[in-house]
Amino acid sequence: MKNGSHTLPPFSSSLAALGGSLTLTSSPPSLPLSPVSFPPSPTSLSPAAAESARSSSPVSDLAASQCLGQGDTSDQDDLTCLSWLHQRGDLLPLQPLSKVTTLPQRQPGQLPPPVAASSKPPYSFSSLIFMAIEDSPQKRLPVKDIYGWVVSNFPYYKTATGGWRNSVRHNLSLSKSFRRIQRDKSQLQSVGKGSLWCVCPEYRPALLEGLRKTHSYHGTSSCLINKPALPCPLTPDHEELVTMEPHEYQLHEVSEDTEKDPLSDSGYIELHYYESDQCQYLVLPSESELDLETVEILQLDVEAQEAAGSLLDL
DNA sequence: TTTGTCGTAAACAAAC
DNA sequence: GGTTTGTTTACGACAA
Repeated sequence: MKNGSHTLPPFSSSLAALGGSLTLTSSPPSLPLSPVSFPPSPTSLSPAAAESARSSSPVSDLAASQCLGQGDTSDQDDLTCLSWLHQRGDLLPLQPLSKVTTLPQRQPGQLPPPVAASSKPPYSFSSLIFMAIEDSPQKRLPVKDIYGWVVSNFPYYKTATGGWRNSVRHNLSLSKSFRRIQRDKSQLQSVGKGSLWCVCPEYRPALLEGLRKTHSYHGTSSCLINKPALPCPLTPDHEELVTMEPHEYQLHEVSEDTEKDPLSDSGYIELHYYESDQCQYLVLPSESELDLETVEILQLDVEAQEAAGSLLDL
């Protein structure tokens, strides 16, 4: 990593899920994906996960309607929104995971090694803004909250001079990837100055790609975001995918299997994420025979699929 | 060398 | 009036 190690921000789930997908990016093509179909047995779920699974709401139209700036119902059918992924990930908040490429095995009770968190993150400001917005429940943030997210997740910016804030605003204004929304004065979130900012859906793939490249460049030969304490089913070089046994990995469910996946209709492939310790697993339907590269394309190109699906529905 | 991207600084106006 | 927000311009570093 160019700038040393960083503590990965405690992405909420959608980004963590993105991270999970990012771990696949350097995979060689045409790798057989071991079908991993299970739900983990209830006994293998952590109490938190079990509670989360019980209390989580299904993928809501509301979430879909909230992602694109306009909260009206006209956006409800816009499935390019990743809120559903965000929501399902909320079933189990993920812990900040070390992004170091080597994660020493710790003895029980041993404190984790200090992480050099004060070095400058490798992410561009566009990526930072993107992550901040995507990590927000409403998928929209005022500038002030973007600052707050950056500062709280990247300690480097706590002590950095104020110029970076200018850069954030500069990026928001200049980049086509972000859209300014007038605050709805009736909303509680609208208290404050300025507008809200959201991610333009048509530029989300590019932003994802930017993030992916950052991870590919700065975190090679590792599971990047979710480096496991246990051997990761995805080997560091992604040369194979080990069939996972629930009793072997004490899986914590991240996504609720009973949820209706908005992408499961119209032949879409349903993706599930499971977390085992510090590693997330992408779980495909047992009948799927996809190489990892295809999975990546599927994930990065969800919007294209959605567009195609919408056309087919006409 | 050219081009595009990114980060940074600065100036300015408008809104709060 | 001070602060924050948003826009714009300019410049340098860097990589392709």
